[in-house]
Amino acid sequence: MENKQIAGILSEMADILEIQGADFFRLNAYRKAAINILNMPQDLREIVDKNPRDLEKLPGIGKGLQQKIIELVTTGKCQEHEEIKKTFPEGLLEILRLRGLGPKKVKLLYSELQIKNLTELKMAAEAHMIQTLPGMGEKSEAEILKSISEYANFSSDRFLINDAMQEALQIIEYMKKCKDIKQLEYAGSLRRSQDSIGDIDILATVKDSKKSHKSIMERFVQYPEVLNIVAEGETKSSITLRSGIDVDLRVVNDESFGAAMHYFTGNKSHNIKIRDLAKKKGLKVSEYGVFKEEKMIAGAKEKDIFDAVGLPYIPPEMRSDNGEIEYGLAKGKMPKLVELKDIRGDLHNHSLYSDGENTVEEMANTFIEKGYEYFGIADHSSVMGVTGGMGKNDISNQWKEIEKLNKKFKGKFTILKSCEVDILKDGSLDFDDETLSKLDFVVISAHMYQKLPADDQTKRLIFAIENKYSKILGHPTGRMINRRAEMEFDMMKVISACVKNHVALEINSNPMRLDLVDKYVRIAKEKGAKFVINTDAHAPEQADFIKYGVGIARRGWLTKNDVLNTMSLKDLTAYFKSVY
DNA sequence: GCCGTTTTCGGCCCGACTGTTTTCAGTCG
Repeated sequence: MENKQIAGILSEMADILEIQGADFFRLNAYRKAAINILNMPQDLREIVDKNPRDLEKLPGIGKGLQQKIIELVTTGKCQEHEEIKKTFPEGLLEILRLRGLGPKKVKLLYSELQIKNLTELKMAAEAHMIQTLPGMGEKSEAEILKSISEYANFSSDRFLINDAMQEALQIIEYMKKCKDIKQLEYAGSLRRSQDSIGDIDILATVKDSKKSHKSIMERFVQYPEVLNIVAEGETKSSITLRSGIDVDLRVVNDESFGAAMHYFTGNKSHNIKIRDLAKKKGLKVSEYGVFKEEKMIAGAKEKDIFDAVGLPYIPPEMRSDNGEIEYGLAKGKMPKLVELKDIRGDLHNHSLYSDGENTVEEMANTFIEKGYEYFGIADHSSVMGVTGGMGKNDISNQWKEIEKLNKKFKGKFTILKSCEVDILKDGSLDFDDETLSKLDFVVISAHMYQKLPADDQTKRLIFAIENKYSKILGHPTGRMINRRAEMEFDMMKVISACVKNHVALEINSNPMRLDLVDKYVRIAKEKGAKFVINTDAHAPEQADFIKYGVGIARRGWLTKNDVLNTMSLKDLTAYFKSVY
């Protein structure tokens, strides 16, 4: 059983326990453990195989959960889970996912009206049975029907970061026209540059703290793209846009900007830990500021919050309660993370020679405009028939074109010759050594046979990594957000092979990929891996996706030195030569 | 259920909005 499934069972147990009215802190422990398991790069199966006692060293996992995890890994089941499931209609879990319905109400619906699933809930609401319940009225009933239709209309997919970013920037542009606003920024998972986005969080501060926030909220809920107003208050409102994404707006006074920004950026576990630290110092941290007794002592800047609890400033991308707080407390400063401005070239891009939409020259001009020193053309190799992969003739024609263009650029800009060579089923590469030897560097990618058994997949990838021409492992897990799961293989072994054979791991900046996944970036760095942040651009506008790749790199704690394409052209080519 | 430089027992972040209520419970982030 994989981490994902184990986390799923633990969080399902938390849901069931919650409806059954179990102690909140107990079920919260299940939830925290589930989140930690989902975010950890190591495979629980391996830990259990090696030394089950190591489980207790993991955050949020003690003796009780250790036993359950061992049981799940070895038998695929957990006795307690099976038992509580038996006495519990499964449909209730789906009802729990509806907006506005929590454990208490679900329990009430079940015990009073014997409602066990969505269909029964809908029928009861339509028959006006809900309003007969204590604490429920006409509005609650209407809300339930609305939630059910929302639930049916929007799939559970998360939003791609570029889609969410576009929505956020548009609404910010719209809100800027409100004269009462002083500062306006997006926060939340978008600011943390997470690989997918659940909702958009926007923070505004008011120019005049004595005036009401009403004008701001009024403008917000009148945004033309609003499908539904979920909540509208003095300081906080939520809307659903036509695209299905929720947007929360929070308004505070300007002196609370930093505290509110910190609170609204999250993530939740990070915030809780910060507040806990403050408490131990006799302080209170909220979205309004840092308080000593009743007196506000700081909060205008985000840094104030970290100062108050004795931490260095932690960049948003690191805030996930994955050790960043402990690191900050121990070291007194955070690593200097790689930045967008450090990127000097992009090494994996396509042109008309395969499935790109533009000529090599058009792509080169795109990157010149971005101020880069170089870019690599890495069109698909021949086996990728569907993408119009290149044959040997195509690639030699491309080389001639590149050489001509490089002459034209007179050293001010350089196109590097590469190829995204497919890894064949047995791990060999889709071009012969003679062709590969003429390239500046080789990107290897697995586009086919993604469903091989994990052991075979691991062997296949490692065999390809060991090829002396391989320099970059493209989109290593092959996942596509909302569309295709990661390939199954032993990531730790593949990372080790990359380190040993000087193959850099690609962080593919395409919002649909964002692969390598951040948790693996972090562990690969610890193991000494090198990285390349590429856009895999198939058209000029995609070159700007690089910022999302940089975001993932930062989430993986990478510094400039970890990323090959922060090097100058001279250093980069010297590096590639040195590792042949 | 987990966790520990005031704790192995007694804590476990903090505040906003809604609807159904006349002061608050439930839900959410």
